[in-house]
Order: sequence, then C-alpha cells, then structure tokens
Amino acid sequence: MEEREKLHENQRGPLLMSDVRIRNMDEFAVVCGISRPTISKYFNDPHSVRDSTRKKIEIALEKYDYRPNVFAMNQNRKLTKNVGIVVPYLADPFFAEIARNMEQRCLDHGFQPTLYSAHGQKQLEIDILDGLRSLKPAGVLLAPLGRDSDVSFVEKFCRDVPTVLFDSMVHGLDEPYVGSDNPQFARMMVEYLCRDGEPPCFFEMESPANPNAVKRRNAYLEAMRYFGHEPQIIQAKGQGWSFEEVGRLGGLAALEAKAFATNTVLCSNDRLAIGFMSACFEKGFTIGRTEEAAIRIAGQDDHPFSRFTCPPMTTVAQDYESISHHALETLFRVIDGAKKPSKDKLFGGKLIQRASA
Amino acid sequence: MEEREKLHENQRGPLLMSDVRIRNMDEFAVVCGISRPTISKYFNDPHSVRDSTRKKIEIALEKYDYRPNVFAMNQNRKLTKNVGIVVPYLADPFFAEIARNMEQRCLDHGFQPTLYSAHGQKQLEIDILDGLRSLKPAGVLLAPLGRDSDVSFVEKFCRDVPTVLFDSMVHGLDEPYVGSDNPQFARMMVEYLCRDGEPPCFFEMESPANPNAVKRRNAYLEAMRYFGHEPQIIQAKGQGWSFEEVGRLGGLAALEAKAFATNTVLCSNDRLAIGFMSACFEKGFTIGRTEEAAIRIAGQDDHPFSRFTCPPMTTVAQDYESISHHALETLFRVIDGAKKPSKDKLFGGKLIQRASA
DNA sequence: CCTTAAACTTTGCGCGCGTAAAAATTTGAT
DNA sequence: ATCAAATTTTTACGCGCGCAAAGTTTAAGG
Repeated sequence: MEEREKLHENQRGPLLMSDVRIRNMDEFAVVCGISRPTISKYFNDPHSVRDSTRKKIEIALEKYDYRPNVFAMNQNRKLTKNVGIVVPYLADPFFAEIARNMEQRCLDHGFQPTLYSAHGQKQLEIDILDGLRSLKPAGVLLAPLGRDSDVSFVEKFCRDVPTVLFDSMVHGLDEPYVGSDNPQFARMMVEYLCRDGEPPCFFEMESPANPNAVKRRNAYLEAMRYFGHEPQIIQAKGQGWSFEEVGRLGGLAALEAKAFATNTVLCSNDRLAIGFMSACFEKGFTIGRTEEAAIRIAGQDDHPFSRFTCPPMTTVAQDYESISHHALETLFRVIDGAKKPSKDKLFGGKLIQRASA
Repeated sequence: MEEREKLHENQRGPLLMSDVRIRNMDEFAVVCGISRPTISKYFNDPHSVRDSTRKKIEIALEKYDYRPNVFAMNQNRKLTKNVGIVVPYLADPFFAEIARNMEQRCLDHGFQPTLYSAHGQKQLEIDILDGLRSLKPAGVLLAPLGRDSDVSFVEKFCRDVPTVLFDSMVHGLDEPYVGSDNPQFARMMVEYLCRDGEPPCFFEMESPANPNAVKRRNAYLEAMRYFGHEPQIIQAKGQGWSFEEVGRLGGLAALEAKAFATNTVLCSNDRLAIGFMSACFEKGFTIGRTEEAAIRIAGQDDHPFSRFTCPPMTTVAQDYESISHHALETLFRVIDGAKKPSKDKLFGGKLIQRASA
C-alpha cells in the first residue's frame, strides 16, 4: 500500500514520459491506481470496464508509453485479436485493393490484420495456413488459390480456425463464402454486347486455376443460347498467374489463326483482356466500338488499371466494398460464436461502359 | 526415468501420428529421448546441435506434429526470427513484386517475414512501425512513404530495430539504404531519346511524395544541359498514390494547353506514363517511335504492366533481384551484429526499348 | 435508505518456453 | 588409451500475462 501511494503520488508530480519505464502490467497497474486484472480486462476490451476506470487508464497511457507484451498476452489466450488475410496472388492489384479494404475494417473493429500471399504456389498456401494456425487467430479471411489448393488441407484448417472464404470457392467446402455473382457478370456483358453489336466470342485460359472462370464460361454459353447466337470459346494456352502474358500469346495465336467468328471478344477477366489488347495492337487491329475499329474487347472485374488501357476497357466492376464489408461482418459473426449456417453471399457486378466495347 | 523409458518404447511401436498429442516441449523431449534444453536449442537453430541429435529430433517431428508455441518462444527472447517488410503502397505491383522477392529470401534464411503496407497514409506507417516494434523483429526492411514519413519517428524506430531502407531514402537518416541509381535512370533514357529523335520534355507530379522523383528530375535537367538541349518540365497537379489518374488528368491539361515543346515525353515513372498514354489516346495522339506517330512516351521503372500497354512502353528496368538480394544480405549482416557502417548501395537500371519511344 | 447487480480487488496458480550454471557424457584427435 | 573440447543433461528460475474464485466496493433504482 505504501509503495503504491508513493507512485500514485508521483503521477501528479512533474513526471515526464521518459522518467520511469514501466516494465510490465503490474507496474502499470500501480501507476494507474488500479488492479492488474482490471488493466488486463481493459486491454482485452476497453469497453468492458467502467467509464471512470477507462479514463484513468487512458490518462496513464498518455503519460507512460506502456504497452502489454504481445507474446505474453497471447500465450494463455485461446483466441487472439489477430485476423489473417490470405490471398492467392498479391501482385494482382485486385487482391491488393480488396486486402487493403479488409485490413482497414479489421483495424476499425479492434483486430490486428496480417496479410499473406500464396504467390500462386500451392505449397506456400499450405505453409501460410500452417503458420497461421499457430498464431491462434480469431479468424481468417481466405481467398484460396482455387483449383491448385490442397482441398483436404484447407478443409482441416477451416475446422480449426473460423474462416470466411472470399473471391473463389473451394469445391466441397462448407464454410461461409462471400464473392461475386460471376454468372451475372457474364450474362450482363453478353447482353450488352449483343445489344450494341455482334455477339461476342469468349476468350479464356485453357485450364484456369480460378473456378470463377468456369462459371463465367458457362454463363456465357447459356446467355448466348438464350439470345439465339452460336457461342464460340477460344482458349489461350498457358498456366500460372501471368494472365497478361497468357492473354497476349494466346491472343496472337488466335488472331493469326483468324479464329474469331465475330468482331467482338469477351475476355474471362480484365488481366487476360489487357494482354489480348496488347496482342491486337501488335497485329494492327484497332480496338473500340466505333465504326472504324476492327474489334471490340470487353473484360470482367474492373481491374484498377482497366480504365487506363488504350482504349479504356469496357468491363464489369466487382463490388469491392460490399464483398469486403460482408466478408468481415460474416467473420465477426462467426467469431462471436453465433455460428449461423450463413449461406454463401454473392454480389452482382456493375457494367462499366468505356470505349473498348 | 521410468515414464520416459515407457514413452520412448512406444516410439518404436505401432504408434500413429494421431495417437498421442504432444502438448509442449517437455513431452516432445520425452518422446525424442532428448532433454528439453537441447530441443529448445534445436528450434532456435537446427544446426546448433549434433548431427545425430538433429536426426533423432527430425524423426520424431515426422511422427508427431508438435510445433513449439510461438508466443512462449518469443516471450523470453530478446530477438525473434521475425522480419518485417513495410512498403508504402502495396496496390502498386512494383512493391508487390519486390515484397514477394524479399519474402522468399527471408524464408530461405529461416526467417518469418510479415508484410505491411502503409497504403499511402502517414499515420498508418507510424502505427505499423509501432506495432512492429512490439513484435521484437530481428530486422525490418522499410520502404518509407518518403516525404510524407514522420522522419523523427522513423529515426527513433531505426535506433531500436535493425533496419534496412529500400526504394526510397529518408533525408537525414543514417541507416543502410539499398535502391536504384535514379539519376542514372534518367540520364540513360535522355541519352537514348536524344539519339533516337527529338529531346524529351519531362512529365512529373507537382509535389511527388517519393524523393526519387526529385533525383530523376534533376538528372533530367543535367543530362539535357549536357547534351545542349533546353529542358522543359511539365507538372501534373494532384497528389496521393493514384499516379495513373494524376498522369491522365495532368496529361489532358498539358495536351490541351499544347504545353510540350517537343514530340517526346519522358515520364517520371511508369504509372504516370500509363496515365499519360491514356490521355494521349483520348486526345487522338498516336504514340510511338514510327514516322506516323505523333508523340513518343517513355517511362521509368519497368512496371509489370508496362510491356502490355498499347504500344508497349519503353522504360528503364529496376533491378528487382539485385535490390532485394542486397537488401537482405545487408540486413542479415546488421542482425549478425557486425554493424558495418555499410554505405548506401545503388543499382543501375537497364534500358528496355519497346515501341512507345 | 436499502437492495442488488455490476464492477473492481486480492490472491494465487499456471502457461510454455528461454536461459543459466554445473555436472555428466560423448566425441575426436593425439 | 588419454585427454581436452564439444555437446548434452540436470536442475532451477523467471518472463508477463490469462484466468478463476472469493471478497469488497461502487453505482443505480426503488
């Protein structure tokens, strides 16, 4: 009691930040004039203590730059405040952008986000999830590699850690999923292209890692039949995540073979379209929806760079905001224990009409 | 002794992975037949124990999926095996790419990389460094925001944590720095452009956050004088990290004002150039080095998308490999204590001649 | 003023591992 | 075989905090 009073007295004295260094929560509790368990409670959730108590602690926090030891905090806690965000390929600005959005939302809710990229590698995705598990995260937002993912491993991971999948589903996984309504993307674009000119061919990768590509292809086929046109699919050889290069090479090959039955091409995604546009330029085909243009090209995703292509790309915009918002809402709900069997949530896209189609 | 013998016996029996769950290092030591401190030493550095001992441990690791508790491990350790990688803007594929490279090298050297992006925000950079400090990282690779960085804060951080700066220097900071020889970039490109056609104007952001931009501008000025040409600098209004949009809007304004004295424009960086190319297209200016083209445009950086612009962009390639390699070598040297006053290391760029200039 | 629930304090244990020191063992070379 | 050096074992303590239980204080409502 005596020592406590003394230190407590100092608090009102001319004590500078650097004068006393708080070594642990016990010492901090003393200078606060509050017991350690309450301090502990405060750091776990600031609003779990009385207003007057919180105020006292926060005043002390201004004075001393104490911060609880992260490792000691998390050691004896079943669940931390960490949230893992895992994407398949961070060099794709789409993922960078949506990850940024999610990070921000985590911080706003008092969680500590950590970003990981599998860089398109199966083994790295496994290693990331493996390492993540030992961080005892409160939850994980996972955009899997897709076809390349180790399904049984991901499944096992999801059993241990509250996980919300986004962007790409994994077949046979029962976790909550938030993403885009890919069939709607393709349908909408096919309808627009048919209304505005010749019906589109469909340009895609031969064996896409991302299952969304399959949905888009099927939706294209359906939509074309619905409108009474003959569908045509052209596949670019190649694999991996260098979509632009695959699109360029595949585009060159297709153009040389005069493979396109119409003057309109709907690409499976914007990055592929960027590569294809490059191929068209190389071959001297002018792109656009004007009379003098030779070919119309449309993409899907509204990639951050798509508005700067020449010409600017007509595409379907993913609803970044809604996806990240809903993904985190879902995750928080799962974390809070109300394990609602929240079904998949899909968001529609918006047609972005630019000059390319 | 008795219990140990018993468990040790089990090891040779028909024991499956899932049969026994190892709860901590003590139990794992028992099934290894090795004392805990040695096990601890192994996990700290596998090559610090005798070969025969390592073998025994690794055999046991195959059998039981024990992994030491990350939090307990790091609690009493002054330095962890964590390495922080901090970039100013991850949605820029240049940073995504170099971060990927650095991550891989960390893993190869037995470190645990964690990636952070300040997303162009000063406060976020501070928060990231602040949080990083409490993770007791072995070292940090920091590409600062630049002009927007809180210099005194970064300085204080560097005093506490072994740090290697890359990409962008912070004025008045004495830490080891690894980056590109930006003046050489501009010099080389000016020389090429002058040799191949009209001398270039210089297109840049009004008040760039990145100090490299200033170096490139000054190098442009110098080179132009050296070659006996009148330099001309055109500035795009705007700030932030949406370089493409700034370049497009600034480009439109400049083109409308007929501001360019020659038919050749050297942009401060590729992203600005991508935006400027978009503006040129919009205004009907054909880009390229052929006779019929109206304007030549060159960039700097060799951004991952620059080879897919229409036309493909002539630029100067940053030496990703060398930068990330040298940055990590330097960091490891600093971590190992040999605090050599390693001076800054700059790498030259390579001229990438494509169709745009 | 009394009643009660909520918030806080006190006490004390335990987590899983780092680490130090001294003793015991193994290794490798003479 | 001999001996020093390298490695491992034994023993023991401490890190900083989570967490639980029981007692005490505070705040709110009638």
